[in-house]
Amino acid sequence: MKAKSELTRLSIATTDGEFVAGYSDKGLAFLNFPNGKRRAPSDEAAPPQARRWHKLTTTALKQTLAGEATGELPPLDDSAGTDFQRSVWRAMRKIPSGQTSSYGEIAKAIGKPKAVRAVGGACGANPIPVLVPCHRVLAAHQKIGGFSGGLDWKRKLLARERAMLF
DNA sequence: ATTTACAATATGA
DNA sequence: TCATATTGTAAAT
Repeated sequence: MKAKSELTRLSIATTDGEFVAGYSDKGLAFLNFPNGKRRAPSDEAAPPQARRWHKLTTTALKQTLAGEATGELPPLDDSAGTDFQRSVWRAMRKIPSGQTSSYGEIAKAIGKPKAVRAVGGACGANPIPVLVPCHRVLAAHQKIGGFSGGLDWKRKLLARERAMLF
């Protein structure tokens, strides 16, 4: 066993199951939904830095699941993905709790009003659902659209935030 | 390198 | 309602 990639995996227990956060040496690299069964491999050899980030992530995640403001986040390692995608994720993080946006709005916000389709793609490639609130992004006229990991989650999250769906 | 599909939207018929 | 053009990415060929 060698450690080529320095990814630290830590689990987060929530009322909705056990999420798994992954940290690189740059910050939060991904967040996974509960996988159903199988406990997440909690890394006991986590570097102190990762533990600090993990605490922020845990708090932010629970707050978001409870329908509160997401709050403070650790640095996100969005080094994967293109500049375009980073712009999209950044724009999405500005959406306040209980508020919904649309793919068109995001596209416009990053200066490419016609790239709505591309925005959808970037959302699908988003490694950090919930904290980057892709669930708050609806299609035009507030249709639900899709969601990676299941529409079920999207509806649940929106219901908790009491987002206005009409 | 070209085609196709995506979590879209607007426009034209 | 359906066909099409558009814009960025990824996957398939």
